[in-house]
Amino acid sequence: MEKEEPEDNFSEWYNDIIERTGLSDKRYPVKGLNIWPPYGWKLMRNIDQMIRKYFDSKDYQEVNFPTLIPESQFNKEAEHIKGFSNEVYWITHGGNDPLDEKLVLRPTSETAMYPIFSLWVRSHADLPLRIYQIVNVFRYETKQTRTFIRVREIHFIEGHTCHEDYQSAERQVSDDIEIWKNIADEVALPYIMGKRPDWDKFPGAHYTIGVDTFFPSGRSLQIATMHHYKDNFSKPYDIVYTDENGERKYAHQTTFGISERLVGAIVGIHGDKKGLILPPKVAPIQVIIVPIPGEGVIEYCKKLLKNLTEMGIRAKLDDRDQYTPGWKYNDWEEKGIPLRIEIGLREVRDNKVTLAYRTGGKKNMLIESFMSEVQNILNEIQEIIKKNAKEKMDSYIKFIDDIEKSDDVMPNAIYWCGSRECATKIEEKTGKSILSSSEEYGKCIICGEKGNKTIISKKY
RNA sequence: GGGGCUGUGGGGUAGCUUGGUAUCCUACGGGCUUUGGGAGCCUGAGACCCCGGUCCAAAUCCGGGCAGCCCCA
Repeated sequence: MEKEEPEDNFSEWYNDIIERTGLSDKRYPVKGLNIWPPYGWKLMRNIDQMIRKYFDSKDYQEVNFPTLIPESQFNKEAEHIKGFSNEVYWITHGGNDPLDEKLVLRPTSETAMYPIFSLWVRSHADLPLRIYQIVNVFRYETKQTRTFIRVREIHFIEGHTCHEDYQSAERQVSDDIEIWKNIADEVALPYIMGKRPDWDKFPGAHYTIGVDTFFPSGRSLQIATMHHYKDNFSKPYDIVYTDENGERKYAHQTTFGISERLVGAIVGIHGDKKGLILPPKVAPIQVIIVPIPGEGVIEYCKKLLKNLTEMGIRAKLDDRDQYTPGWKYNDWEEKGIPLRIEIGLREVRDNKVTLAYRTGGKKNMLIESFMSEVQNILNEIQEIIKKNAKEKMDSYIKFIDDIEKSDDVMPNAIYWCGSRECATKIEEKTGKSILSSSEEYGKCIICGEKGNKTIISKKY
């Protein structure tokens, strides 16, 4: 049965493939709350683990703060409250009794952490403070929920830091960008990155850097953000330290957020008409071995599996006897396994393996050469996936020099002077939003003044 | 936030207009035969989203809720 390409009807393809492959089960009877079944959760946990590695390498330390925040503590930074008040869940009762003070289910953890940061940070010797946590947060989002992309319980990775001054916080943002580049590399996702316009920054932030990627539907998805808070939060939350000269100063802060949207992006951007394509670096199973029954085949496969496993490769032998090899090929292709090994009598006889790349193509080689090459082969597949995704993204973004030419749903590159007035005109005419700008200059598409190269798109 | 469409075994569906016995495909359990690109036969189990209303009788009609999908902001 031939299925459609992701491009044909993206929404339908996306919903279908997520359910079929067991990445998410959305039959849970509460809107926007989905179940992580084993396969999806394994993928998410591999990503978490990879992210931990990069946070740790930049001297972040992992912590875990409570899920509930007292109302008074939540209500200290005016912009922040204004930004989130419409989308927080409130806990009002304990058993049958109304609570003296209502509790918020964290929509993000600034207001849970910062009163404690105020205790932790005493002197310049306590700085910089860099912590992160991987937790679920809750946001009472718009009614149009979508698996991994707009959900009400979000698997969230949040880094929070405190620094002595503006510049050191800014250096942290650069560090976070470096961390991000590594993460993006491991999930093979292309992206654009840059400062959000002032009116689109995170509630309470001094500035926000947004990272966006693009789906085959042409819509963009924000998959990471870094914020410089300046002292906007340290003032209301009293995060103060004593500097070398004995002076009391407010800390400058940053945050860095990533979420399960990464999984949504992997699904939507790498997938094809056969199903998922998972980057080897995070795939729950990197190599699947499919036996074609015959004398000595299973023994051969088991030995191969053992050798691969000992090398640290996530391999699996599909020895289910109720399915034919052909059925298994399709099954594992749909699930996105990067590399398949087919073993039958011919391979056993000749001491060979037959390889099928999820990115296309089959190969036959001696088992010894395969064992020494397998890591390179997985890296090669990772690179192919990355390259394909980048080429696709670049092909979506069309440069235009006349706003009237923004006549479809796909993103555009334009020049924009940076003014609110011109942005409003652009957004009204196209229905697309300003994402971020880069250091490339031309005439603003609206007013003709000097402008930066800017990407606009419809957003998820 | 506004609007539209839709809820039938695990998944996909027929039936709904015109109220009365719930169809088929797929997946699942057991058995036999098979296995180099989604095998075949036999057999078994499994469903009308929830609450209320109309009616002798509701999957079907009406109201509300919940959920999913789509369009617009």
